[in-house]
Amino acid sequence: MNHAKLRLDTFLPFNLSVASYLVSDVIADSYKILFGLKVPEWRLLAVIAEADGLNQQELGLRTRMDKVTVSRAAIALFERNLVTRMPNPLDGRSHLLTLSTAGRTLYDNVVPQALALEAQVFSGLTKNEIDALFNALRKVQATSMRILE
Amino acid sequence: MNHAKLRLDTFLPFNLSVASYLVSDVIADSYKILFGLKVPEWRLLAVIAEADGLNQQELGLRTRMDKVTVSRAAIALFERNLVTRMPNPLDGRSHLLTLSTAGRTLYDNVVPQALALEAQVFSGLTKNEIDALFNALRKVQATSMRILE
DNA sequence: TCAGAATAGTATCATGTGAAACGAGTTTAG
DNA sequence: CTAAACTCGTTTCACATGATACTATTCTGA
Repeated sequence: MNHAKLRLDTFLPFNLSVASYLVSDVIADSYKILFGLKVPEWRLLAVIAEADGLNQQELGLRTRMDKVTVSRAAIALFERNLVTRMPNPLDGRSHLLTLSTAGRTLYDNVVPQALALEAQVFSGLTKNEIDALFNALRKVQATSMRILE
Repeated sequence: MNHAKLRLDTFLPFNLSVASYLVSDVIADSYKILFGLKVPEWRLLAVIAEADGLNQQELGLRTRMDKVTVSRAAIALFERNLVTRMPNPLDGRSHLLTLSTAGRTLYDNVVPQALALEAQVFSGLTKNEIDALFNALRKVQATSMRILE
C-alpha cells in the first residue's frame, strides 16, 4: 500500500504557480495603470524594441505566446500607433513590425519602470539567489518543454 | 537620458511566467488525462485530504484560489461523489467538506503521479537547487503580496 | 430585540486565452 | 505549369477565470 504524502503548500508546481500569478499581478497592474499596456502588448513591444522588423510568427516564438495572442497584441499596438506594419517583400502573407517613434518613446519610458518593479519584487533575494532562481527557471523550462514533446 | 536596457528573455518575471505556464501544462494535462481532474479540483482534493472538514472560505485561503473557483471545484467534486458536504452545525451559510471513500481512493492514486511529475519536471536540478528554488519562490510570494497590499 | 452591517456561497457577466476554421499567399511534386 | 499541401495571420468559437451582484444566514450595537 502507498503511503506517499503530499502537502500542497510544499508542492513545487503549486508554489511556482502562486509566485508567478502574484508577480504577474504586480506587473500587469502597474503597466495597465501607467501605460495602458496589457502584458502581451508589453512583451511584443520589448521584443520589437530589441529586434525591429520581425514577423508575427517570429514574435510568437520569442515571446512564447500563441499566434492568436500575438495577432491581437499587434493589432492593438498598431491601432495605438505604437508600431508600424510594413508589407514583407519576401512573403505577402506576413508583415514586418517596427516601433514607431511614439512606440520607441513609450518603450523608453516603460523600461525603467519594468526594471524597478523587477528589482522590487525580487528585493528579498541576494544577487546569488536571483542568479540561482534564473538558472533554475531556465532548466525547468527546458525540461518541461521536453516533456510536452 | 536613459539608457536602461531590458531583454525579455532575461527578464525574471517573464521567465517565471513561462516556467509556471509550462509546468502547469505538464501537470494539468496529466491530471486531466489520468483522472479527469482540473487543477482547481486537484488542489481542493489535496487540501481536504490533509485537513478534513474545512469550509470553502478556508479552502480558498489554503489553495490561494478565488471563492468562485473554489465553489465551482467543490460542486464538481461533489457531483462526482468525491467529497461530501455536511451542513456546518455552527453556521448555516457554509458546509464542511470531507473526502468520500471514492475521493480518498482517487487521491491515493493521484499522489504518486503528482510526486512523480514533480520529480520529473525538476529532475534537472540538484537537491540544493530545488531547496533554493523553493525558498526563492516563497520569498517572492511574500514580497509580492506585500506590494499588492 | 431587532435593524443594519457583514459573511458564506452561488449565479451572472465580462474578459483573456487558445483550438479550430478560414482566406490569402507560397511551396512542392509530378 | 499547376494542383495539392502548406503557412501566415485573422476570425470565430469554447472555455476558464475572477469581478460583481445576489440570496441566505449570522453578527453587532443601540
